[in-house]
Amino acid sequence: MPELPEVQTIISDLNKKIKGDVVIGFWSDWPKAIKGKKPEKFKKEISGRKILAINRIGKNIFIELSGGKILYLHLKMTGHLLVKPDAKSQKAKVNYFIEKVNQYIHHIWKLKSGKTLEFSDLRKFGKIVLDNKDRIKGLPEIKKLGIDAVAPQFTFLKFREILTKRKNSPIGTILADQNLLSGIGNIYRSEILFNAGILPQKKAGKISLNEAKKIFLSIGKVLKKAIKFRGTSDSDYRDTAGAPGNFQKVLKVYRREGEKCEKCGTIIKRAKLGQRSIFFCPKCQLQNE
DNA sequence: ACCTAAACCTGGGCGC
DNA sequence: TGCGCCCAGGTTTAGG
Repeated sequence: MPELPEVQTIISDLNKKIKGDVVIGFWSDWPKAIKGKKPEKFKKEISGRKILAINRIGKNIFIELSGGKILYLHLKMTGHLLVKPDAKSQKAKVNYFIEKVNQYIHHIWKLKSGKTLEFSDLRKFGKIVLDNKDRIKGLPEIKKLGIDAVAPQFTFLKFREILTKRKNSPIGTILADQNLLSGIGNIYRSEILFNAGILPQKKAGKISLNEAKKIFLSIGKVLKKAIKFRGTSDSDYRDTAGAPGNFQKVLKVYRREGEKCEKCGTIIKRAKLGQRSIFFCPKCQLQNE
């Protein structure tokens, strides 16, 4: 489900809502999602720990706990994190959660405040790992992650290095490769390349300095705007209160195949890049040099 | 080292 | 209504 803007929205909310709270219980009906330990052991190990901070790299969520532990979560395609108010409080009577997301809750953390953190996951691809901080940071999938796409350390120089390293790959593939650059997925790679005016199929080796500059600026522009809009709810993404984002209202190409390009009126096309769809305007994104 | 296809799951939508 | 097929925000793994 979520790409960088959605995950950023989620972790900002979590820092406001559950930072400082204490985990006092855990329930799951899909233990397969919990890596490396049985749910009973997981429950025992997490209980009593205070939530110190919530961070992310790309689409990976890290909930820092007391005692040097990290709860590492990945939402994959359909994961949602919801924070629900104390069941006994007045607020709980408000039915925020009439939606589908509520039917697929497979893991629940009970907190001392009475709130619950709930992991909804229709397709059950989500991942949950609890371990010592250094062991989480040492996981192969974490170690090999590329730099976060909105990190200040992601400079134009770094972007050019990535392009040089993958001369023969289409730019659309590079943008969504988590091991080169982390956070961008299928929605934003299409939107970024439309913003930059570059065809997704263009090979990195054929991209000029000026074009690279345009793509680099579009990465920051599109992702930051999407964060401001609290993500894209094209399908079923919801924030921790169950509310949709707003970026779907301003999508230019993603899932707009057959519709007219807002800029030039040309019909938007869909193609395959790897196993995934990519959307583009064949006129606005035609080589400009 | 690199690329591709399948696998992990469930559900929506479409054509027949 | 129902069946079969394609599609879906992501990653991992197996095979060539």
